[in-house]
Amino acid sequence: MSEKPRVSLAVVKRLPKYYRYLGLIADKGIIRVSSQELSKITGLTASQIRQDLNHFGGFGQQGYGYNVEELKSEIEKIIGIDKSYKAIIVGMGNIGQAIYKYRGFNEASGFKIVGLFDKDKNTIGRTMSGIKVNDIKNINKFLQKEDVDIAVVAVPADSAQEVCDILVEGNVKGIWNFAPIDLKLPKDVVLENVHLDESLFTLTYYMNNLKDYPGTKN
Amino acid sequence: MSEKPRVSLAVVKRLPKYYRYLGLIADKGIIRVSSQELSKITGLTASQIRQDLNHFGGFGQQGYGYNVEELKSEIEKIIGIDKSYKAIIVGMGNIGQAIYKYRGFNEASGFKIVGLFDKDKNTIGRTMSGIKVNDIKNINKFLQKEDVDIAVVAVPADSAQEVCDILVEGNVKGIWNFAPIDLKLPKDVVLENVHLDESLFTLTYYMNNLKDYPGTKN
DNA sequence: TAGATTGTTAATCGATTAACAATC
DNA sequence: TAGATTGTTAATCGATTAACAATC
Repeated sequence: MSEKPRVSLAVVKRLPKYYRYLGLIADKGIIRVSSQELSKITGLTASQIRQDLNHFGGFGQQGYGYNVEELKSEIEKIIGIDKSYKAIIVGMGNIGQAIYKYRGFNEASGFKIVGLFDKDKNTIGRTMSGIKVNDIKNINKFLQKEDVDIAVVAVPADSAQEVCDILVEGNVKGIWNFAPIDLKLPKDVVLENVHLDESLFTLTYYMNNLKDYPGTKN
Repeated sequence: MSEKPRVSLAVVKRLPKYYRYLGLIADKGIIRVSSQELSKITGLTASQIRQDLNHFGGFGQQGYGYNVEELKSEIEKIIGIDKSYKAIIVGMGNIGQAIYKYRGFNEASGFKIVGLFDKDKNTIGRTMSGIKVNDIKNINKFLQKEDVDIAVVAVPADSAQEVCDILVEGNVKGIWNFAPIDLKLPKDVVLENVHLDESLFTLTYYMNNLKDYPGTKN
């Protein structure tokens, strides 16, 4: 009855990095890679890389290393990029529009954008690359008809919580939040924040406190 | 001759959060706040809050707590938001444009955007809210005339390093990078990454591995 | 003064690194 | 077989939490 310890946030945040580098070396036609070689290109320690990967299974082989394609495909599955996701974007301001056009967030990458929503009368009804922007008031009805996995929240901070409550009600499973606020969500709805303000302030902090700057450990 | 230990990344990443909440409670007209009250609204422990703040000085008072305005203004100085910064944006695609229009990154917030650059012939020469988009080839010359503190890098991954080398040469002090790549910079040029791909993959990981999801600890 | 709450030290917890036996 | 490199345990390091004396 012993339960596995949960995989820590630190490990999870490194997975996309592994995936990115494996893509790069796969593109070079490289077949095998050792933790030591991965260490050199990623800047992480070989020990940490082996430790991380072993949370998910023994993908390597003693004396050989890891098969690049195989490891890449395993990580793909672990991250869940092998699946496809239906998404909507709420708030079609600067950020919302940028995410809509963002290359990493389209059907080719497994994310199908099925709805766009905004509050502004001038934006509602406009067609953006084939999708008509819907009134934010209709999200509710929309979610009853359509099974949406992910909602991008790109509305102002003061309406973000309200929007999320509706999204949760509509059975959205993950929220990619760009509003500068800490949202309250039930624990089975996954939240991932992109807090641009915090990122920018981290930059200015280190510009003013170079002595604390750890180099690129972040 | 004992040197202070550097302030850890974990602490630095929490400072903007303190600043944000202090702004909110200051707006409510609240005068004083205890670490316990801050704990309740931020979700961090009171112990951690006191520990964090004491890296920078004893801003509180026993039996009283912290003066909201004073603490806010101290953190402002620590983060460096009291200063003003000259910035350029390199790459005027979706992300570059969104950042240009982003409310948190304009003169009112202390960031003066003095130049926009792109590689694309159709974009160069266009005027965006008063600034003409310049050819990326001219960054070099531009930086010789103008003292730029921060450069936003929003070009494709495969040209990001090349662009950064020019920025470093031109004495830029901080780089806010949106390209999905780990840049190599001298250690006195501060790098802050916004890796949207990694953020999105963290979201899908937890959607597929709810058992590991720590709630909103990130 | 009595109560409240900080600043700070000590204890705990968790993540990273080192080491090495297992094994391809 | 000999060499290489993993998987995994143990040691170290660092960050968080608990506790409490200092003090407003």
